[in-house]
Amino acid sequence: MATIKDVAKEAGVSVATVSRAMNSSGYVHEDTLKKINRAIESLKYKPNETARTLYKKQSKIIGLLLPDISNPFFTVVARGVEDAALERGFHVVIGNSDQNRDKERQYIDTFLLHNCVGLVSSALVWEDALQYIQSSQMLHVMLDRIGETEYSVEADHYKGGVLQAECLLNNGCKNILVINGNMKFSSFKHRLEGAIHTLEESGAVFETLELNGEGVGHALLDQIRYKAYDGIICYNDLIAIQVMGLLQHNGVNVPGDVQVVGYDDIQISASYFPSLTTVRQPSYLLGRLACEQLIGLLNGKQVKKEIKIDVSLVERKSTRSE
Amino acid sequence: MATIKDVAKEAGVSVATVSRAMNSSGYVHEDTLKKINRAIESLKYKPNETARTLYKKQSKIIGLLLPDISNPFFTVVARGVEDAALERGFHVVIGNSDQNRDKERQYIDTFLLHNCVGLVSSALVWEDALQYIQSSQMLHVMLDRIGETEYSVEADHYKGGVLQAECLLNNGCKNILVINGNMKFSSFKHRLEGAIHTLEESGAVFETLELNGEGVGHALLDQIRYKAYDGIICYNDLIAIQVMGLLQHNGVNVPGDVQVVGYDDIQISASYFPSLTTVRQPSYLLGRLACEQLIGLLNGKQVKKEIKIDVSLVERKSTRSE
DNA sequence: GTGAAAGCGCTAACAA
DNA sequence: TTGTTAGCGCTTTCAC
Repeated sequence: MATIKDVAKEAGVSVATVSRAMNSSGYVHEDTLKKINRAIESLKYKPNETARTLYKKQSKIIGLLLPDISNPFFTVVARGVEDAALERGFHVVIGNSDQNRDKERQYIDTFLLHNCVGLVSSALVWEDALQYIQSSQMLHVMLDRIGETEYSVEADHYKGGVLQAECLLNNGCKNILVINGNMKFSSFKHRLEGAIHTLEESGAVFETLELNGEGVGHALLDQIRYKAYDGIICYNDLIAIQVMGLLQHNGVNVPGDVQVVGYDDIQISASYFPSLTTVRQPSYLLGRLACEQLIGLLNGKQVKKEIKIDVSLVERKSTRSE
Repeated sequence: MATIKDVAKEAGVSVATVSRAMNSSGYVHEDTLKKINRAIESLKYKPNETARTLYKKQSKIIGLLLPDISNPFFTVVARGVEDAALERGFHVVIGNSDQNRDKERQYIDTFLLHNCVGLVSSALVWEDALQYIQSSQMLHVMLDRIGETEYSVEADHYKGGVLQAECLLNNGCKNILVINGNMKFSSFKHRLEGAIHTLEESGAVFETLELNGEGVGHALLDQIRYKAYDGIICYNDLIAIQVMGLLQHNGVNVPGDVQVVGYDDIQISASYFPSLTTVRQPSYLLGRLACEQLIGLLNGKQVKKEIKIDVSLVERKSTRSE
């Protein structure tokens, strides 16, 4: 690959001038500029990002730390981040923590060592992560989590939980199971709080069950049958679909016997049969906004510290709307 | 962050010695080594990857170019690549081409500019991509595609297609629709060939329909009804699930009226109701092997040029096994 | 307007 | 066994 030296030689100028021309920093005569551009074209020159990064101590890379890339929700978020970044000349490196402290730490280190400009993170599990990140010069935007000191973008999870509960309540459920995720994450915590608060106010009978990402097993089926729940609130669509599958495979009709409501509105939720009633989070937008916030920060723009996004109920066929 | 200079000063040696100690290249006295290690510890020093990369003209980054990260099949492949890379001290940058020439090209350039050591790619759509990559010094392993000149790892798609066809044939289908993907990709092409060959030999009635990733619409439903197909072969599970959903939402029973067979065995296929009969590709392994092949190549090891992986039929409830 | 030169943090000859 | 030094490709003072 051609270097800046080659371009300088080809154009008959010094490397400094080429650099100035490329970055439009400082004066460059129009004619010189033309010569340089011609040289760049003919040599198919592209500046070496590594060298740039070394000097500037700042790459054009944004780190994205996600708990589970195989969850379609995060895939879409990642797309949002990526698109926003690419439009502005940045690149995204995705790190997948699997909700594992060490992996998480390892990725943060990787981002640091590669002089990433910034980090967009979701669902950090490592307790000292925030402190660690703050002690570096890396900018940070959190997705889906409020941090007192951090910039963040998140959906209104409390409202989401309320919507889930109201939906089942309005459709006549009297005995509800709330399956909730890892309470370490404020997103799950808030949706649970929203649901519980609504349920309690209504006087309905309900129970909660914390699932820590281990998936849905037969024990759950037995419990559902034994307790005769007529409605199930799930903390995300992936779980909701697993639950529906489990019920259907065992002769329980959805929504006839049990109504199910999910959270996220991932793509498959609409094509599943019965199609899943769920709370839609604008996942793509979430990613986009987080990335834009980060880049705004980078450019010294005044950006909102906490961005909150609305969620909405999408009623489909896994509940019996009347 | 501390630099090698700080460590050298702290340990009372020169930077060269520190470098030698870290890379275990050249002689370092045991006592010196201890001093250096102590200094590294106390300063929490981590070598700057950018500087290393600039000098070596080779980073520890492996580029992974995928056509669609939101397809769970590729998500799992990516995991395989990532795990294999991380184990060996490499990092993975995922690029998502959306089957778009420009995006693809842009990603290849990005990888090049960041001095990636190698590239694992799947389903390249840009015609000149291969040539472009070969003209760089970047190593390349292809997933899911045979290239005469390239290293590759791929599943036995022809056999997969045969398996799909045999499955429907054995279950009594007489009038089959084969939905196939973009014929530019040898993986789709081979599975189609396998299916067609088997179907032709059997004397069954069948038709093909090429879907170029645009998803499944109502036109398809009309056609299925009009033609009265009793079996549908899909080129991947995502499409199969969409097709099943479309049928079910319109009162067509699967597998009662129409049997459906997919390809990939993504996670959701097992929990869908009815659970999807499909051809299992060992996606995680695929990614892992490709990455290991690449790193082997990098280390100058003798590696197999083309690795072919077996596929198998997973019979579930979207077909009527007798 | 332009060029010479220093330096980003690291590695690898080469001397000592 | 260790240190000195040049240089990876780029950006940025600072002279001219």
